[in-house]
Order: sequence, then C-alpha cells, then structure tokens
Amino acid sequence: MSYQSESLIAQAREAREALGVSQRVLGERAGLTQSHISQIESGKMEPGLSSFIDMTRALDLELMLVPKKLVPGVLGLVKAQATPDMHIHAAQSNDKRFARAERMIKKMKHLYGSSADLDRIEETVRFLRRVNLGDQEMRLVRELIARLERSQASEQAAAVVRDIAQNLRRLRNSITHRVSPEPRPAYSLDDGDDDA
Amino acid sequence: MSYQSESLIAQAREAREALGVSQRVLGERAGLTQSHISQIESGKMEPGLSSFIDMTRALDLELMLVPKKLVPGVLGLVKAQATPDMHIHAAQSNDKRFARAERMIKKMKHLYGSSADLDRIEETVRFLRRVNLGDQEMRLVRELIARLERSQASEQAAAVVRDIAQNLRRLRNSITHRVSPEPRPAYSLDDGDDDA
DNA sequence: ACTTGCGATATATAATTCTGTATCAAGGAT
DNA sequence: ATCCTTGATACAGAATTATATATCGCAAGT
Repeated sequence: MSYQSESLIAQAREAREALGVSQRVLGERAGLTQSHISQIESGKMEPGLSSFIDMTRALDLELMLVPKKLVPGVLGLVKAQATPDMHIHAAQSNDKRFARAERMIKKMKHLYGSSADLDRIEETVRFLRRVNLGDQEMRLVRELIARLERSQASEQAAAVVRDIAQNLRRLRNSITHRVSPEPRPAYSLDDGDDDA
Repeated sequence: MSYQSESLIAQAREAREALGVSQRVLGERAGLTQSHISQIESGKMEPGLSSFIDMTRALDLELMLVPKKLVPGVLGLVKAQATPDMHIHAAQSNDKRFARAERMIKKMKHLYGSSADLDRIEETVRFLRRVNLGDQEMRLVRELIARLERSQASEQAAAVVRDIAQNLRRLRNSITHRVSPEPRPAYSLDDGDDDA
C-alpha cells in the first residue's frame, strides 16, 4: 500500500473498531468479503475507489474532496463532533490495539531475533499503553504500529523498525514532558503482561 | 462506473477544468497517463484509491473521511472558500461544457435517431446555458450531462435518457420560478448555435 | 476443555486496472 | 488551410484487484 491511502484506510479501521463492528459484519453491510476487508485494512491490497466508498459508507462516513488549505478546518469540525461514547469504544479498541501490537512485537522478536530497536519499541509501547493519549497522539501510535506490521514483508525492515523506534521514543518524551504519566483505570491494568 | 464514485470524479474533473489544467499536464503532475485520466474522468474505468488520490492531490485537493452528518457543514466550509477567479474559470469551462453537451446530443440524435426526450434535453440544455446557474444547480447539470454521456453504452439508455430529461426539466422549472432568465454577458452569447 | 467469533492468510480464478504508445476528431489560433 | 492542443479511444500486456471459499491461531466466554 502506498502512503497516499494509508491514512484514510487507518481512519476507516479506527472507525470500524470504534463502532464495535467486525470485519464480517462490515462486509455484509458493504457488500464486500471479510478477507477483502482484512487485506485492505492491513495494507496488503490497494482498494478500488468504489470498494473503499462502499466500506466507509457502511460506517456512516463519506469521502469528500476538500481544498488542501481547508483540511485543518475540516479536521477541527470533525474533531469537535466526536461523541463521548465513541471515545469509550475507541479507548477499548485502543487497548486491544496495544495488546495486539505487543503480541506482534513478541512474534517479530521470536521470528527475526531480538534487536535493540525491537526491544525499545516493545518497552515504549508498553509505556504508552498505560498513558492517556490524546487523539492526535493515538493516531500517530496507530500509524506507527501499522507501519511496523507492514514492515515485516518489507526489504528495508531494519530501517523502518529504526524509524518507528525513534518516532515512538520522541512521542514518549513529549508526553513525559507534558504531564507525569497517570495510570489507566484499574479495569484495564489487568490486560496483558505489565509486570515490568 | 458506479454511482458511489461518480460525484467525486465529477468534482475532480471540475477542479481540473476550473484550474485550466489539461489531462496531459495533470498526468505529469500526478504520475498517471493522459489516457488513464481520460478513462477515469469519463467513467470508463474505476480508479484505484491511490490513483485517485494522486490525481486529486495534484489539484491541491485532499480526500477526507467525514462523518455523514457533518457533510453539509463541510460543504458549507468548502463553498465559502471558493475564490472569484475560480468562478470565472469555472464559468468558462461551464460554457465549454454546455457546448460539448449540445454537440453530444446532436451526435446522439444522429446516431440513434431523434426522440421526444432527446429533443427536450437539447432544448433544456440550450436554455440552461444562457441562465446564470448557482453552484448546486451547475453541479446537478454536470452530473446529468455526464450520465447522459455514459448512457450511450448502457442497456437502459432509453430509461436513463428519460430520467435525465425529467431532471433537467425540473431544474428548469425551479429556475423559471426563482427568477426570470437573464442573458449571459455578451462575450459568451457568440458561442455555439443559439439561433433557435 | 470446548465453543464461538475474530482478523489474517491461502488458493484459484475471473475481472479489472494501469502503463505505454498511438491515433483520431474537434476546436482554437495563426 | 495549416498547425497545435485537447479529450477520447484503441490495443497489448503486465500487474493487481475482487470474489468465493476455506483454514488457521488467537482470544474470550462458558
């Protein structure tokens, strides 16, 4: 998948997860197969414009063409509209996202051997999971995790892993300077291994 | 082309024409071939999401996912931003659009024989060309013309032509009741045949 | 332990996109 | 009349999407 579309695709996935809709259910609504949706969301395939529109309309989202200089304004409009219950769902799927990322990193270490970068990524992901992240921060994290996932089949995996590690650390540092980390609600502390 | 994407594609074409950019020039900017762009714009092909993003970014437009209920608000934002010189360009390409539509309708009558619907479409298009149309009205006209163009290769051509004729007449009636028609500036009266 | 649902992946196949290149009719400028 | 540019169309071939179906490892619930 090219960089052009991956942000839109990531947003579509976030919206689906935020709505608590599975790929199978979305497929039924959109007239697409679950495997098709999985390949689109995971970056294994570039969808056609119509397929993507089908997907996103089934999530009550509309693709719009916006003049580039109006993009920040539109983003502001969209952000102001996000509902609280959507945040709750989003937080839940965020935690699942972190859990899956930790599992994926373990698997990568197992398959390709450990490395300083992977260790750093693993530790930073564990830290970020406990911190309350803003939407922008969470979006960045998700994009980095998605890139890590796709890097496995990439030739420049090492370089990409390095870049992801640096970005995650930069984010962590900015958070550390913004506010001291506050633990998540107790019900989410039980998730995953966080003994360290 | 499916109905899902045709509105977006029509908007991209309008933007390109409004900017006075040819398909060849756009192709160079976007990394696509002129024939590819022509097939996309004319509805002969469903583009991939990335190809479409390439196209539209080269026109300083960004594809955004917007919650359905925010679409009117975003449309309002976009409309408020349109610059006067863009309107002038748009008016110019509108007139060219009308001219092309009139030629196409003549060709259709020649190829498939005349019909009451085609006659009505031809006459209504000639009328609408002289009237100052609002953006929404002009958008509707363009979509209808595009549908007419595509209907030629369609099995339900007659039904589509009928539907287009009715829509154009409905638009004309709403305009007639809104304001008495005012002729266009003299410099555009010379275009095309409007003796009838 | 078992069941269910999840997302990811595999396979085969048909359909379509995408690219490169060429050509054409039409319109505008000279 | 000629030249140039335009958008549309054609063709061949490579690459990719899209569909159908199945299967898998994993997580959660019972």
